[in-house]
Amino acid sequence: MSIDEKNDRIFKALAASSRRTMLDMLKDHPQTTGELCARFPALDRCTVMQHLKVLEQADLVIVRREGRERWNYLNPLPIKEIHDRWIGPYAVQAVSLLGRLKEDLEG
Amino acid sequence: MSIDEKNDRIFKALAASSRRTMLDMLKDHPQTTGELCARFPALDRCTVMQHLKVLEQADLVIVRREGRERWNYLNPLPIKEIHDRWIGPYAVQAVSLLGRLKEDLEG
DNA sequence: CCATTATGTTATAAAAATATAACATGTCAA
DNA sequence: TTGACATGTTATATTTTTATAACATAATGG
Repeated sequence: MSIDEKNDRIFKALAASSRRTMLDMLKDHPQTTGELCARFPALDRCTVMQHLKVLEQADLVIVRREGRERWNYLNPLPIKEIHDRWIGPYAVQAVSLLGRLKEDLEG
Repeated sequence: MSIDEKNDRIFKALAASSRRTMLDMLKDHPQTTGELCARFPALDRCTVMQHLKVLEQADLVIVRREGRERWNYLNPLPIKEIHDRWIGPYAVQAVSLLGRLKEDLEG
């Protein structure tokens, strides 16, 4: 899979707020699929699993099977990747834009 | 509009690679809608305009009308916002994860 | 072993995003 | 003024994403 495809999967995975919330939930400690489902009472279990699949395919969630349970682990590396190669530079540009604005106001 | 809604619009706007490419194109200098269309031969003009609308509603593109032309400006601030309040912390976590891995390998 | 629990699979419905077509408006320049 | 050009609008088709239902497997504990 190309870098662009990977990038795209990551951005697409982050596009849904439920999925971002799932990542937030996994940030402190891994959780089983059942636990995650319990924390999304509004969503059907199948829907939660579909979201997990999208996250897994973007490599944002890594799965370890243990008995009849499935532990979902957060993998923050792909986020760091898009951060480094795409988002970071924009943030820098935004800062320098603010800097220029400030200069303009002062000067 | 709430902060969460804004956040969501930004992430959704960034979810399509055509739109990210458009932002990349606007990074150096603003461009008219026509210029942008010319640089996306694969896309219909209406499609390009729809994408621009999504970017505009996420406040990622700011529009200035001049005669019969429409100039599209990049606004990197919303990207900096999601960077600061969401993506950055994950990137930090990824770094510390790599750090721990390194320690484990060394220790 | 067997009922329960946790998860997986396949199909399908509903909603949203993407792409295009057809027509409309406003501006410029000759 | 008038025709060409740049953009805008509305409707609709296509594709993708999101949500559910129904059924299936597989491990655990009594």
